[in-house]
Amino acid sequence: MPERRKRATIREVAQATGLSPAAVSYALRGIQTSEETQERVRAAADELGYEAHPIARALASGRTGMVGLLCGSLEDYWQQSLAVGISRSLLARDRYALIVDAFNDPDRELALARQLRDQRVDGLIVQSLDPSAPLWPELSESLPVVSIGDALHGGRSQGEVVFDNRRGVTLALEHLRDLGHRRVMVLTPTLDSTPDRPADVHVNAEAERLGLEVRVVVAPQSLAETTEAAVRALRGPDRPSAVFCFSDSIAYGVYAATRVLGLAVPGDVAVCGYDNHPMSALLTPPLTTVDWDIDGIVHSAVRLVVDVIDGKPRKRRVVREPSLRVRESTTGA
Amino acid sequence: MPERRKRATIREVAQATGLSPAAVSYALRGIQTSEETQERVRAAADELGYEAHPIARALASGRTGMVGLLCGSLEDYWQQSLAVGISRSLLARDRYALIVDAFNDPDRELALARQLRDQRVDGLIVQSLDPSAPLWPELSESLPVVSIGDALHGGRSQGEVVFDNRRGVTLALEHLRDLGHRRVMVLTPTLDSTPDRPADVHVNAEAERLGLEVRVVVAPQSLAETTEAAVRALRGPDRPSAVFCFSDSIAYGVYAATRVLGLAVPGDVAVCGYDNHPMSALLTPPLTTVDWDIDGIVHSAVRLVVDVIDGKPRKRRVVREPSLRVRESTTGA
DNA sequence: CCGTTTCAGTGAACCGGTTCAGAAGGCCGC
DNA sequence: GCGGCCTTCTGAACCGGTTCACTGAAACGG
Repeated sequence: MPERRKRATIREVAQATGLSPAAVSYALRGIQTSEETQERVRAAADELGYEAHPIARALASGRTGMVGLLCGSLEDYWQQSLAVGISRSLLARDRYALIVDAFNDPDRELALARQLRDQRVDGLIVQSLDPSAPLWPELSESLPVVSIGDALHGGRSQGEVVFDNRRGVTLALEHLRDLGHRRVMVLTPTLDSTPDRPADVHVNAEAERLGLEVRVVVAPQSLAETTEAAVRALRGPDRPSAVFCFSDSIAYGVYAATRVLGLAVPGDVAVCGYDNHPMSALLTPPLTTVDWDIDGIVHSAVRLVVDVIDGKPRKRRVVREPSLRVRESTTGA
Repeated sequence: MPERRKRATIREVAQATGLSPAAVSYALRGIQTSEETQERVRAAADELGYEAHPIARALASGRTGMVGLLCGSLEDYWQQSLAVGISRSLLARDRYALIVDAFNDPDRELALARQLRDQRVDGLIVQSLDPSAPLWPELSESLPVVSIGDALHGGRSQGEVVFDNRRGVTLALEHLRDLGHRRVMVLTPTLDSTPDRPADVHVNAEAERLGLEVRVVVAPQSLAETTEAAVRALRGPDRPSAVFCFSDSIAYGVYAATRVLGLAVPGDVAVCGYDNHPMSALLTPPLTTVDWDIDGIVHSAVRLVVDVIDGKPRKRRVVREPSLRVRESTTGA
C-alpha cells in the first residue's frame, strides 16, 4: 500500500503567516478578513502547497459537495444519458455526483436512498421507480430532493422536473393521424406503475379525440421477446398500419419483426418511437421518434438541486416539453 | 433549507451501554471486543437508530470508500458502459465511484486526477488520454492507480487491465481475408496518440502477414463527417471490397455512406466494426464486430483496485482478449 | 506459585477543518 | 472625550468517528 504524502494543514499555514487557524480558514474563503490578509494567506498556502481537505471540511461544515443520483436502472439508455449528463453538469459546478443504480428493484431503490442520505450527500436527484413510497416525504424533510420524470407523491419534494408525456403521446398520434393512419398499435413497457409514461389512460383519450382505433400491447423487457411479441402482433390479418412504441428500443424490436415478416417500413407499417436515441437516426429507415432534450432536463434538475442546497429560492417545478423528430420510418423516403 | 434530523453519535451509544466510545467503535466493527459486548452494542445502536457517519469515519481513518473513475470522454458509448459497469460493481462492494469526465482534454484530465486525489478517493481507475503524462508516476505513489486500456508509461501503476488490440485487429483482418477480401480500407479515429488502438503500426504488419492491401483513413469525430469521409473513400473506382472500422460508430457512418451511394452490404462492400455496441446487432444488416466483454474488464479493474486498496497482494496486470462476433455485414444473409 | 501472555476495555489524542462568542482597534457622530 | 458600531482577528469548542498506549484481570506455562 503506497504511503500518502503528507500535506500541509491549515495550522501550518497559520503558523507561517502568524495568524490563527480560524483566520486562515476565513481568509481562504474570502470572508471576514482584509484583502491584504487574504493575499498573504494565499501566498503562504501556495508556498506550502496547501490544499483544503474536503473530508475535514465536510465533517465540520456538514456539506460534502456531493449530490446523490438515484437511477431506476442504468441498463436503460435514457437513464444512462441522464446520469452522464448530470454527472458532468455537477462537476462543472464543483460538485460530484454519486451515481447509484437500483437495478429496477423498488426495495433496493429505497435502501439506496437511505444509504445516500447516510453518506451525507447534500442533495438527491431521483428518477423513482416508486414515487409513492413513504420514504420520500421523510427523506425530503432531511435533505433536498429533486425528482425527475414524475413528482414524488405525498412528499413535497424540493423540486420536480416533470416530463409532459401526454404531449409526447399527442405529438406522435397526431403525426400518425395526419399521415392517414387509422389503426394504430401501441407498444408500451408496462401498463401500470410507470408513472412517467401513463400510456393506457392518455393514449386512449387521445385516440378517441383523434378518431384513431388503437390497441395497446405490453412489450417485454428484452429485445428478443419484444421481437417475438411484435411478430405475433403484426402477423394477423387485422394488422395495424402504424405502430407507436413507448421507447426506441421497443421500436428496434418492431424493426426486427418487420424483417422477419418481410414487411416494409413505412410502406406496410409505419413505426414511431419515443426517446430519440442517437442510434435511431441510423436505422434503415431512420426512426421517427419523440425527442426529449436531455440536456435541458439535466440542466433543470441540476440547477434545481443546487439552488435548493444553496438556499436560493427557486421555482420548484419545471415542465419539459417533447418535440417530434420526423424521419423516414413514418414518412418514407 | 430543510433541517437535518440529528442522528445518534457513537458517544450516545457508549453512554447507553456504559462503555467507552472507543469500545463501541471497536464493537461495531467486530474487533477487540467480546461477542457479548458486540451484541449489546448492536442492540443499543439499533435502539437509538445509530448509523455510522461516513464522513467522520473517513476523516479519522483516512479512507473514504470512494474510488475515482477518470474517463477520457463519456461521449463515447464504450466508456459510458465502462463507467456504468464500474459504478455498479463498486457499489456491490460497498464503495462508491466518483465518475469524472475529461471531455477529451488531456490537460483537464490531469487537473481532474489531482482533484480526485485531493478529494481523498481511496483509489483511481483511469482510462487515460495521455498515459505518458508525468503526473501518473507521481500519483501512483500516493494512491492506488489502475489503468484500463493501456499501461501508464513511466509510473509503475498498481494495476493494469490491458486490451489486446493487436489480437482484435488480427481477428478482424483474418476474418476478412478468409472471406476472400484483398483490398481493405481501415477507418480509425486518429492515427497517433491513441495508445489503446495502435492501428497504424499493427494493422500494416498484420496486413502484410495476411497478404492484404490496406489503406488507413482517419475518421472524423462526428457521424456526419464520418459519413462524408466514407462517401469520398468509397466513391472512387478503386473501391475496397471491405471496410474495417476501429469503432462501431465509425461503421455506422459507413452504413450511412453505403445508403447514399446505393451500395449493398456486404455485396458491394463488407463492413466490420469494433466494440460490439448492442445496437450493432440491430442494424440492417447486423454488424460483424470485435467484442470486448465489458463485464470482464469491469470486473478485473474493480477487483484490482479494491485489492490494492485493501492491501491484498494481487496480480498486477490483466490482459483481456477480444472475440469476433460474426454477423451478416460480412457474411451476407 | 509467580512471571508472562493474551484479552477486553479505557482515556486521550487525533484527523483537519468550521464556527461561535468575544476582544482589540479604528472610525464615526455628537 | 466618550459611547457605539464595524471590521478584523483570536481562542476554544466542535464535527464524529479512529487509534494508540496503557491497565486490570484472567489464562497460561514451567
